Amino acid sequence: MKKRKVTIHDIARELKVDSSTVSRALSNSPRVKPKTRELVLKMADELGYQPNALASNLRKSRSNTIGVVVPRISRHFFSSVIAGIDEITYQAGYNVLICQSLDEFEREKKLVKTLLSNQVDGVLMSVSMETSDIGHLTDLENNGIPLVFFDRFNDGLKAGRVVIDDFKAAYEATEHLIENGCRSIVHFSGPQDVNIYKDRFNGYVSALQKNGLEVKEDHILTSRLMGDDGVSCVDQLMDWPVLPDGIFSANDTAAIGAVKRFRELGVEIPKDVAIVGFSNEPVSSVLEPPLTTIDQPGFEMGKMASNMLLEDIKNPGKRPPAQTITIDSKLIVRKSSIR
Amino acid sequence: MKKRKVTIHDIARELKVDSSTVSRALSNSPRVKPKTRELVLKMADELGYQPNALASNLRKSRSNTIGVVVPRISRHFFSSVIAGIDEITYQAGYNVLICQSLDEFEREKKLVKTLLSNQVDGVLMSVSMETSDIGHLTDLENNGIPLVFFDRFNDGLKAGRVVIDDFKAAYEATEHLIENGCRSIVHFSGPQDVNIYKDRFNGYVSALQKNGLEVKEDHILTSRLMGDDGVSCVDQLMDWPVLPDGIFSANDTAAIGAVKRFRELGVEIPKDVAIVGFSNEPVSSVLEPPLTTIDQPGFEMGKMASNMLLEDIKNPGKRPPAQTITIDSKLIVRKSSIR
DNA sequence: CGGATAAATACAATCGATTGTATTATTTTA
DNA sequence: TAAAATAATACAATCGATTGTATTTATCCG
Repeated sequence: MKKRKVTIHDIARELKVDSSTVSRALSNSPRVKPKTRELVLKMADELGYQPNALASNLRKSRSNTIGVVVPRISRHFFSSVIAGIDEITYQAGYNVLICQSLDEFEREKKLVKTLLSNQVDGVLMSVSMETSDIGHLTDLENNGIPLVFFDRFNDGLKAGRVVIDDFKAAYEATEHLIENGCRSIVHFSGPQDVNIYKDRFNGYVSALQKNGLEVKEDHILTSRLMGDDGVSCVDQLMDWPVLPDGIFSANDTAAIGAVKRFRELGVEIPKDVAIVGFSNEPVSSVLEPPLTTIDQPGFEMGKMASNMLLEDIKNPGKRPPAQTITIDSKLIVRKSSIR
Repeated sequence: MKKRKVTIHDIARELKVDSSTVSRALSNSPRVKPKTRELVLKMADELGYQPNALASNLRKSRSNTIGVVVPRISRHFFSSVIAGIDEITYQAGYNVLICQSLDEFEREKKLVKTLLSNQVDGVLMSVSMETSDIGHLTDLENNGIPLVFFDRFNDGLKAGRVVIDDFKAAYEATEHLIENGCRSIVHFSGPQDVNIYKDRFNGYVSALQKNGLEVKEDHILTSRLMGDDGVSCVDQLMDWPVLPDGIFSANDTAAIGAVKRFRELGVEIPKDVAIVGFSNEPVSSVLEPPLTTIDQPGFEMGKMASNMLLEDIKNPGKRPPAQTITIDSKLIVRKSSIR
């Protein structure tokens, strides 16, 4: 049942030609005459030949593979980015090695090592929440492997970036709450090592200041922004003598957790507390009440990041001074914040 | 900036030993003395050596990589399966090549070819909606590459399977509608080539029959079950002289589309029409009204399928008569079906 | 028809690591 | 201390495809 693998040598032997001729025939080189090519193709088919990409890649010292590192595959935003990446890279004939860091630094480090070892032609990545040291990333650079960040990046590296303007988006979100009468606005924030959370934080602060509102230390609740974090943040708030009247959460996941918790506790949204999230996860639109949030076009971002990376791969070495593409995001106003 | 890649030969030259010794030192072979190993390790570190997995894999003729084919990465069920797969395979030291067929047969065929060519050690897959011919899958078999299906499989192949009991789940879902007073139950069905949709259909039929209800041809609406399909199915129903009083959809996506559409049209759920979906996508729990559905434990399925595959990889050839693992699924009753 | 050019193919090295076998160095033991 | 046994290392083939160079074969033209 399991025949030994068929190689170009088998085809060559069968046809009494050299394996180099077979190789060239298979790759449509003009150096073999059409008739020979035909014979080779036929024989290849007959023997059930499957090219061995490993051998080919080794020789050509490229893997035709792109590494993708995301915090979590099952987060909708990331899986849409991956879909976008797939769209582009598939057409370009690349394979995609997908890894998740689970937002753990050690894991991310190991993953990058593996990608390097697998000779990926380029890497697309959104850094983990714990990433502050970037030795593993300069490793990529040193080996001449192009890197493009999407969404979460790390300063200190001159790699390409595809992002949204987190500051602006956060500013708008916060201002939207203010316009809706909120005066005591809490911010659910994430690790400040991660650019996006710092930017969102800054946008929040800036919006308050521009509108003459005080920025209060205790109104910033920092966590990893999982659903449970949203819940426990709400529980914290319930201990306050007076509830805040608005919440700007740095992601939807925590915001959704919060909404559910508030609902359980009988707090009315948006009447008692108005809430705005970030990312426009699919759940947010069907939540009751529907969640106001920032739309982050994951699919688009994935496509653009891939295009940028492929460009970098095509022009090795002479990479232009690290581009940053900023994609438009927009505030999606839904009921959770209107009053 | 970009130094040539460091190989074991560089280390060997530096240390004036043979590359074979270096290789053995790096892989902890007892054939090199501890002191030499130490020297090698130190030198490897100094030179910034990165093993070339391509070369190693070629020589060992295995890739340490597992191929995963799903219809759509961004579908939550599948991304959770992938997360489960990742959990197991990561620990076992495997890489994962993830591909999406987009439910297109041609694409699936090409993907499998690529996986073969990349010498993957095994394949995990959920077949596309269009897959009825299975030549590409027997190719895998012929090359001795283990295959394990999850969720959607194809009879006609003696590969492992990790599934839920779709018949039983559908039976329960339908019976649940009947218990809630539905007498005219429509079924949103998918392509009948795909086992799961056939089974769900059969479960629906069986439940009707066991309960003395007539199975009506025109109550079966077959589509690809995307959100839009749910919408257009509803539009079809609106032309009926009398609306049905229950809908059992073979997936959540279509059910959710239907709920939204009904809401737009002012049809009350569950009062006018009770609805049950399938899969327990995250959106279903926050939908208004929350959707009754079948919970399909994707993460678990991913883990089990991986374990089964790794087992197959470990015992090449002597694969036991294709196992089928059936995971428990359960009906999650929510408001969309209670009356 | 014979030499020149072009076309087609063969030869051989290579990518980087692995591994069976041969050789050298070290230790044991009689 | 010399022979035997063992440890440590070196040699060389190999995985399968690619590619620069050399060689053979076919074509052209005066």
